[in-house]
Amino acid sequence: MATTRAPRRGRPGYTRDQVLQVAVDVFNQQGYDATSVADLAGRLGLTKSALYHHFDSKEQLLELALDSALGGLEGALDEAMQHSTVAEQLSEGIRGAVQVLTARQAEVTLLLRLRGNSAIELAALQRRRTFDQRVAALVRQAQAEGLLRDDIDAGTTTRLVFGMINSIVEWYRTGGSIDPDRLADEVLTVALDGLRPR
Amino acid sequence: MATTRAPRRGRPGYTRDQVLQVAVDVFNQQGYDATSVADLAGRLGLTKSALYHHFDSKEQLLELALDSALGGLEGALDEAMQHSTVAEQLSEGIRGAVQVLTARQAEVTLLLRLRGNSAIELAALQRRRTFDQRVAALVRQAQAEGLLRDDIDAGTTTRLVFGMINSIVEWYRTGGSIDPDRLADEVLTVALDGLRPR
DNA sequence: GTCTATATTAGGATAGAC
DNA sequence: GTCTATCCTAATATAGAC
Repeated sequence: MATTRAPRRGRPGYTRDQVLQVAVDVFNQQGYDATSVADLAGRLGLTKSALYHHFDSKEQLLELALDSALGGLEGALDEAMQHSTVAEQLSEGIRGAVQVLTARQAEVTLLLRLRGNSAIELAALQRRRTFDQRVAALVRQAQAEGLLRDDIDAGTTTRLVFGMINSIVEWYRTGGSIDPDRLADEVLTVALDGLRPR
Repeated sequence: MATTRAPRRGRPGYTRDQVLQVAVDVFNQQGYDATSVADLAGRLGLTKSALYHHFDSKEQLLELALDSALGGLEGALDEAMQHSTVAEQLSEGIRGAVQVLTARQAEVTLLLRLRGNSAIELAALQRRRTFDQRVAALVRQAQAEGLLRDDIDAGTTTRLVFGMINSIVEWYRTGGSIDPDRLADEVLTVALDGLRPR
């Protein structure tokens, strides 16, 4: 919740963070390319020129949001890898990913929908690919230790499980009836034990 | 593979289907909104005007692609529901969805990335929502019959499993090392039995 | 920090020749 | 069925007043 600081005086005004947050929401609702700066200004009740006072370009807004999403995911994985056993690294990694997806939902949504349409988008996709490879390596290790079934390719396994996790951004709603911790448990349950009753 | 008919004579020319196929590919690479008609023309080696000879508008291309994707998914579910037991309906439904996703990958990719940014997109999203509800009802029935665990909400279950299935369009490549039938089996295995070795 | 212009470019779409 | 040329609108971004 913590915005950097309260608006000082004079006109209502917006902080950089507030503007960014609104922009990311609009990007997700309409798509980044389909969103004009006029759309953003309209949503904030400002003019385009006023917005350009806060930011250099529309793309800068995208860049900041993507950095937040990637930083969150990388940080969660870093923390998970500090555990000593592969089993813990795996379950904490999945749990951490679900936490980041729900806590920074808007930013991650933007990341997951990138098409690599500019230098900034390409750089973010490359960074995401590196993250995916770290996770796939972890899954391979878990298979080697007999923690996960190895009759399905590690790459396919990773993609299916992260497909499940990533899809959360499409329907999760903050303040809704689903608690992030509980959701993380359910994801782990489905991924590890499946839907068939034992 | 079957294009409606071979180009007749004269200039090289394109059939409507060929133009559509290329357009959908470009839409997926760059995003629909970020793709200009000039981009499409350039990819085909034509001018914009030549393209408008084949189609009325850029949005018409989108509409045709979305109809193909939705028709495929609905048809697969219709077929699955003809089976007599809920267990068969469920497994055939999942199998059918994977088949459609791999066979009409480009069109489904477009569908899954929609933001509801126009009347056509809104109509497609509504049609997709109806499809989702049919699947959720099937999952609920399977839970009631004890075929699926019921300690996780039917809606959440449906979303997680379809999140896994839908993510296939992001990485599956026709002609790659993965056979669609085998992939469908693996999805069913992960969804029903999970990743933990038994 | 916000406003009213306005410069500049790109995009969707059309007209009419070949 | 494709071309060149062009219209019209909307978009990003800037200049300069308050």
